[in-house]
Amino acid sequence: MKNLSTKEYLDTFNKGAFQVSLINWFKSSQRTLPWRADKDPYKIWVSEIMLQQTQVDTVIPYFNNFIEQFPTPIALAEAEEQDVLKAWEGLGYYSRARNLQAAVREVKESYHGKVPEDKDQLSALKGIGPYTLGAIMSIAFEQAEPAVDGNVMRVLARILNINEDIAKPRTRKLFELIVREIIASHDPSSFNQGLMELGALVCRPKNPKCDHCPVQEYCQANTLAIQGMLPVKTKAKKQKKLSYYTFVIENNKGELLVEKRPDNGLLASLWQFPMIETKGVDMNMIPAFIEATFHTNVLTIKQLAPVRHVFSHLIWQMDVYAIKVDQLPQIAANQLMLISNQLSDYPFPVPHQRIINMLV
DNA sequence: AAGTCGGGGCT
DNA sequence: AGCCCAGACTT
Repeated sequence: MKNLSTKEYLDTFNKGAFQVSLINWFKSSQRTLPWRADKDPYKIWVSEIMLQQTQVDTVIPYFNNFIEQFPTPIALAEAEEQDVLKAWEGLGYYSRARNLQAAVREVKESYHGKVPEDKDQLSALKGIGPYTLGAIMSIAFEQAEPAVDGNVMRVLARILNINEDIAKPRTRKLFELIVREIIASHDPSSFNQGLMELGALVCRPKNPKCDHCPVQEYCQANTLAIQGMLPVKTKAKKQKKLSYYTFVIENNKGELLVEKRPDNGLLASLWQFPMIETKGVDMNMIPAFIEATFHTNVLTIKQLAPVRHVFSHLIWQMDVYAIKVDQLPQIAANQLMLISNQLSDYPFPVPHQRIINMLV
């Protein structure tokens, strides 16, 4: 049972009946979500970007605030990048925000601020990949395009007993071919959203609620009682651990030293307290290091609670020190001295937000 | 194809 | 502790 063709997977599949059951279930059981209030393609777009690798309950407050601040593509195009990142603060994958703003600037310049309905024009916009393209085309524009995300692959892997590795890029293409065969051309929006909603509410990764599934009778995994075996997915590698000394440096005016991260790479363009890798640096060298770097005198040094933060592919272990100095004559171009109540004007990643919370 | 890019929720 | 999540981009 490996590497079947699209047609073979669908050999005994009752497409029409499946569509009716799925769409009827979606229309009666869908959650009320803010991006479902209307069919504004911009709002659909923003929601789909935010929902990448991010749970619905996490996105809701960010989406509401974002649309209030940036209600149209033009408004977002004309905003300051730091304000956009501040609205994205804590949501993660910050290049999504950067790419989204670059894309609406393209929409403003090339399409008079109107989200294009053309598939190729939409696909060319930054941050719109295969999934998001299909989601916008089907949900906002009623076009029969596949929108294959993790939910769809899990649901269809179980229904059609597909045991190919969903971590492989080419497996997503197989699912796109299958969806092209079975999508309901009269209501592609409800069909695609129905697959995803089913994955989120019923056909969950663990403990799927098969007894309440509207398409149970079409599901091979249910018939064979192998729901727990599907989908097949190879394991991710373990995260690399990185240890840092992190410095909350306060001068004699009560100002704190913060710095802006580079505009590419991890947590690009966000702000942080200065950090250095602990590797090979003894904690006893910290005062001398601070004094040599900033040409200042260390008055007091106090260790705060350590902060541990897990990313997808690495782990930060931060030893945090609050350091009082008399003054800071030398700071770099990417650094600022701020009083504590100014910190909320700048976007900080979560591990540094935790430090800010320890200061009050 | 593999690596990079966040953060939270669930078990 | 590990896995999951309405993935896209870079190399």
